[in-house]
Amino acid sequence: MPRPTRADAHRNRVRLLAAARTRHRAEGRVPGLNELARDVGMGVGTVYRHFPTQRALEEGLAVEPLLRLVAVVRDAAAVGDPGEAFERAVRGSVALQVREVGLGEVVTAQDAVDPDVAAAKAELRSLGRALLEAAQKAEAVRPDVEPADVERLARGVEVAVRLAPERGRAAVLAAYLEVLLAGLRA
Amino acid sequence: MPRPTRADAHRNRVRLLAAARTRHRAEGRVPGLNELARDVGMGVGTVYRHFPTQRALEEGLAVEPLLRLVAVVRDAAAVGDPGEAFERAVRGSVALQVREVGLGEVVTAQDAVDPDVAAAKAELRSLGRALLEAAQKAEAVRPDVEPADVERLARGVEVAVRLAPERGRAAVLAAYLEVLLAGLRA
Amino acid sequence: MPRPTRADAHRNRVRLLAAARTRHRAEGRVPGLNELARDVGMGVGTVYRHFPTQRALEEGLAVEPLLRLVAVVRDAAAVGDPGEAFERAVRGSVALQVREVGLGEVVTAQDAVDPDVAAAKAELRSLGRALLEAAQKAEAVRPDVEPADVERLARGVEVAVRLAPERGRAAVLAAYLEVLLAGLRA
Amino acid sequence: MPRPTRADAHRNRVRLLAAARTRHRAEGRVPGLNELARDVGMGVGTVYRHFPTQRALEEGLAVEPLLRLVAVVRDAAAVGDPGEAFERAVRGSVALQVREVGLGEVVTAQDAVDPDVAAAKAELRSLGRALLEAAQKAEAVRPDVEPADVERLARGVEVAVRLAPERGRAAVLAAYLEVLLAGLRA
DNA sequence: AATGAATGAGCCTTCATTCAT
DNA sequence: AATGAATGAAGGCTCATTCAT
Repeated sequence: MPRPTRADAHRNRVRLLAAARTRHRAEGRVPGLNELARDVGMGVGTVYRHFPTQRALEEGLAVEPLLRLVAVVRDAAAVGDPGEAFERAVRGSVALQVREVGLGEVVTAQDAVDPDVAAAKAELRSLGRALLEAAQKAEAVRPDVEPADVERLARGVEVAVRLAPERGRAAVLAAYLEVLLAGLRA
Repeated sequence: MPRPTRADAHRNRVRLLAAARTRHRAEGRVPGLNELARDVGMGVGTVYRHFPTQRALEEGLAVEPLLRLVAVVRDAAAVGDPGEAFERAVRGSVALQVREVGLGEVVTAQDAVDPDVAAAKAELRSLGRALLEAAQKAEAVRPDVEPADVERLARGVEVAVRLAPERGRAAVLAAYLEVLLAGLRA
Repeated sequence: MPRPTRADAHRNRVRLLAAARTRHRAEGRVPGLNELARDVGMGVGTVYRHFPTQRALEEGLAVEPLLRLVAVVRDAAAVGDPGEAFERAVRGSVALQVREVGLGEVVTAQDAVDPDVAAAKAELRSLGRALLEAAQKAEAVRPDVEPADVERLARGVEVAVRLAPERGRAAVLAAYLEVLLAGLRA
Repeated sequence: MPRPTRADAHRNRVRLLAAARTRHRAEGRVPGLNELARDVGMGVGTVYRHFPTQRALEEGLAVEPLLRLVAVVRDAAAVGDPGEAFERAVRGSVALQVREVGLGEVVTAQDAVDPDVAAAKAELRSLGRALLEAAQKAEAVRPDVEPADVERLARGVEVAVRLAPERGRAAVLAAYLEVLLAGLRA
């Protein structure tokens, strides 16, 4: 009788996420749980134990990029100049969102099932709000925008960049960020 | 365009488009052809005769809004001041795209099956290019953006607006357009 | 008002059969009546007027080859030696059946809707019976086979030949006919 | 072969094959997978798990008769006289093919998806070739026929027998086999 | 008589999820 | 806990045939 330990379960979760990430990157869609089970060589039932629903898997996939997003924004917050800090956060966020398929969706989604996701989003919001308010107080950013607006506009830019052909997206990203940031300045 | 010769066939086409539009608005996705048949109470075959594929239906839905979009841009082109004309076109386009679900997608899609759609898109592009170039020549718009960029950014703003709660979208739209146009100015 | 004459109708029938024959040869299956209508550029209704059912079309297609089959057998009957005449008829029939997809099926089918087909089959049977009986009387063919047996065995050989790769079927046909005729000899 | 590990799954497979066999016998065609599901009262998905394609079902149906066919030929091979052995194999094969609808088709098909089917066919071919060569060396069979020819002619006879009315097929089978074997003798 | 729009049964297949083993 | 068989709704599509125009 193989008595599975916590470690086992955790390793399984990691393997599942890795496999799902691979497919996600490759095919642009979160794989079905059956598909994933076949990929990893586990029974469907096992996969469903880890991710009881498609949504759970999607959020599971987003946790790690989301943590990186938090880190990016926190790093930006360390910059002295408020305007500079704000812009750095926006740039970093959009860049990451463009790179990580699905991240933007999770960020702008209303609710989160996964508590890790919910926590990360909460922190993200609080950091974002602080950055924005500081930048506005320093008259670096228009006073009439709210944190939610920045989130949405960032997502919009992400979408715009994604419409460009894969080759040369870096330049496109830079250009569109310029437009966005110019538009946001006081 | 009333391509079908028979009156009843044309009436059916109209009914189908109406039903599809309703669902599209309500659920944000173009209904399946079987679904549509059920909604309207027609045989599946009939629906497939009118729209042989999902794609055909999508474009069928887009024809009319697309024509309105062309009209909006053409009207804008009548304005004397090039910068003003450009801005008016962008405002009108995004507003329409926000109102008409799916329009933005068709506009930014690479190819079109339906010849009416293809023709409208061609005209749209030509008008758009002219407006942009004139505005750039008048130094009203940054010289480094291309027509495709404006298309993508417009779509991005559309997406951003859609993320806002339905109530109060008008204000949001105005605000985000301000950001976009400010960002685009020379 | 175009007042269609008998001649028109006949020409239509001929066009339909020609188109159907082409597809039949090319794809190995009798085309659907809608398909056929599209090919020929007629309305489905018109096609259905000529061939009220799939079956009718199949028989329509068979009429001409069937007449050629009758001719083949009649020519064979002109040969003086009864054994030789019989063998010649069998060879000719199977060869034609191999060449004309669907012919064998019509020959061995029990009933015929089309009166032309029925008439041709009746004549074929009568000719075949005479040839067989003469050959048996001349002790050139085993006495225990009946006309229906020859029909069925001929069809069997047709099927056997068809199983061989298209290239080199002529040799295969000759060889299998040799086996059949040797097996039928007294 | 009972590949499925679970008892109930195996039972389902057996039920499916039984139902499919019944329909196949009765209607001369392998039923569609949905049809089959309806017949047996299972969900479509279950049927598709067992037989992912029409083809898989066809081969699944053929496995058992094919094994019996191998047995028949192997038994024939035990006979001392090579000519006698060959004839016995042919008689047994055609008789079985006439009884088991679809068997002949699988035997003459080029490829096989199911490994069991492929294996059985390989053995069948090797046994058949040996029998034929021995009979030819003993001058009991014409030297110019190849194994593939025997396969095809056997199928042809099967078809010929099937054209006779069900009643009295035994006698017809015997007669046509006589013709075939007489035709194959040196 | 010609036309072609309409019909709808029915096949194929996928997939998220449940549950017996 | 793990497994994978079973489920069945649902969507995609074809096609023989009927019937209004």
